[in-house]
Amino acid sequence: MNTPPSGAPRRATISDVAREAGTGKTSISRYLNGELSVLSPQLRARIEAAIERLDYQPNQMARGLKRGRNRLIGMLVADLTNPYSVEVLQGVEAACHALGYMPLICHAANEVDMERRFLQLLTTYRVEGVIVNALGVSEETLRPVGEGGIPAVLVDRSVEGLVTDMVGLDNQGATTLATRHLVERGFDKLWFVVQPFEHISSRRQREAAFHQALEQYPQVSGRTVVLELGDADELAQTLSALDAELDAAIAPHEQDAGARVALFAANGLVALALARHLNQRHGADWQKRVALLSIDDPEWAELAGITTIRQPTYDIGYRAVEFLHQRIDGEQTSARDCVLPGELIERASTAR
Amino acid sequence: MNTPPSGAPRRATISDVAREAGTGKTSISRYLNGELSVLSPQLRARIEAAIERLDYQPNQMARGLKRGRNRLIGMLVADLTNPYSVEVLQGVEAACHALGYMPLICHAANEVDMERRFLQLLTTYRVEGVIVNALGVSEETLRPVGEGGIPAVLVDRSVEGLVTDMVGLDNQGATTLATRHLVERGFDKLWFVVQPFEHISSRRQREAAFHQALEQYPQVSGRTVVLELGDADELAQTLSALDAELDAAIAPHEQDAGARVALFAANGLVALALARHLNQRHGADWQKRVALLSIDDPEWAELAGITTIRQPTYDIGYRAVEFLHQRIDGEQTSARDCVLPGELIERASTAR
DNA sequence: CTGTTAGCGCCTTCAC
DNA sequence: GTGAAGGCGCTAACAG
Repeated sequence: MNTPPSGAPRRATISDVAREAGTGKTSISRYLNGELSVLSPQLRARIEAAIERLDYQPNQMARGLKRGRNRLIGMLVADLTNPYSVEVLQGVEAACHALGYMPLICHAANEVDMERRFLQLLTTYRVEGVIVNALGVSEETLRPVGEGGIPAVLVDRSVEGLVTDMVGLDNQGATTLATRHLVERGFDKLWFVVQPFEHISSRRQREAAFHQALEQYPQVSGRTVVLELGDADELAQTLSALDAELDAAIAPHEQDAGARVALFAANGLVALALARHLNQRHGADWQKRVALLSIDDPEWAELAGITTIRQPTYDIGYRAVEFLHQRIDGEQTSARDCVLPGELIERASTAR
Repeated sequence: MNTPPSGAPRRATISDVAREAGTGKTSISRYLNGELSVLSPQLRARIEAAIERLDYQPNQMARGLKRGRNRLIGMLVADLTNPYSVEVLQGVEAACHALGYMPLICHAANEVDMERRFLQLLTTYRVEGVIVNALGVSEETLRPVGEGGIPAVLVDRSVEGLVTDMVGLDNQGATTLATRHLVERGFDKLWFVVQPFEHISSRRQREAAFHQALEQYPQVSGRTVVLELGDADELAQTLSALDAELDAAIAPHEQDAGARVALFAANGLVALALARHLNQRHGADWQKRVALLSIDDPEWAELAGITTIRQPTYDIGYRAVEFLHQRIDGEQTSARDCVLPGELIERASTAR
């Protein structure tokens, strides 16, 4: 039993307006679609008055049904609590505004079945395209999208088996930039700290670029440390092991002599976890004891005084929509990658 | 000229499925709506097969048009960069999920005309209700909403002239709690720092409660400081004036004697601005020199070691949707206020 | 149990 | 210039 919502009053329809203006629906439709030149000034005035009187607002759903397009695009975000996502979103919104789209924002909250359900939902609402910041577990959940499905463009990470546009950070360049910075600042033991999501392409690319960059500096050693942020126990365990190593690496030399260790966080979430821990262990001025650099430049980074690589988040979002727009219009068929450069923001934590 | 998007292929319709299954549209519709008991097993099997073969997905727009309701609700957020909003959003999403709604998230980005445009847009998409975290400039821009318009419930702040449900923090209780905490910790000079938005009800309530709470403690002095976050110059100026006063207040006595000043930030954004400045001026261990307490408990608060009042953000969002749901069903007509308690999280910055 | 029919609100030929 | 008629994809009475 499906009764219309009783909360809101019934809205005026195009027929109501036509009757009120003493004309046919066609003229109203023409008025709405800006075909003003075809209407006599008098009729036009009557229509305007009727619309005003009835507080008429055309029903987008009905228009969409008829036209076959509704100007809706979906924006599927893996994790809104990540400042990166919110920043990208701002670019997306700006571009949508400029191109006349309405973005439907869907938040998967890091849950794979949420991601699938939202994709399904967006499909049934017949959005014209989707921008996907995927969890990236597998292309299977992304089946409704891409070739043969809804036009899509990926943000930050690609998904295996899904060939379509992708826009994100130049991971290779950014990681190289950061690594070189650390080496130049005299650190000779670099620990690249990542989350255990090997299926996320950006995560993999950054790690690979890190090790590749190090090949240039034989005197510098580097290793990867995996941090499981989801599991508190495991996290604590890894962190204390890391503490021990850090102490051992630093101890024999004191201050400016010997091995100088730097932590390189693969993203802002990792950096926050590290910062929290270090802050707790060494006190508020931990940055002076332990060097930390991070990809992503969240608000607290300045507060904590850590060096970062800032991503061109706004541009990433904006470009993603532009790409999608072209796909929707069928102007684009082959898959493109768009990688944008990051910017190094140097702060106290790596100034030695 | 409105051509359908050329990017995506045409999707199967209910008629296609009917033809494929060798039956009428009605049976398909019945199947879709779960009236399974009315279908013979054979027909049902044929329908299932046809749907599978055609990868059919019912068009929600068309269903909505016919039924008069589309299960869409709008969520208008004033500022997504405020962690508070994202947290509330998570509650909203959970409740929507539970009640079968799809939230359309709209981000006004602190711009009044964005707010108006989104409200207009939500109206034309015939959402069944809206949850509004308003900029709150005036009820005028919120006209399409509330009495006579779309069912609405307000979050965090009420809007003058708009009588409808409102759910948010118990500002009175939270502010009193915080004030008492500061007094008990021995601070006798409290500065309540706010943004200059006097039209935002929560901002006003907090300030009023602060001064009211202080009446209980004649030995403690309190004043309001207004911080203009938007204007860098003005901000810098206010902050340096504040520095001077802070120095003067603390100077004559040293450490634990005499006047002890505490900063009370009315929200997380103010706290961040203060923290940034203090950090810059006094170094990473500024918390030991200047006491700071904030309403809102953003992620960096722990890092900075500041005492906070954590809002029940998730519950606020969840309750808001429940209220809205009742309104949509017409079960509720009078306006209700729902205020939820905050929780004091004590950290280093006020431990003396 | 199943199919036919008439719209939901709007746009779009096609006539007048 | 203007309007009537048909249909977008779906649901909801009605019949059978």
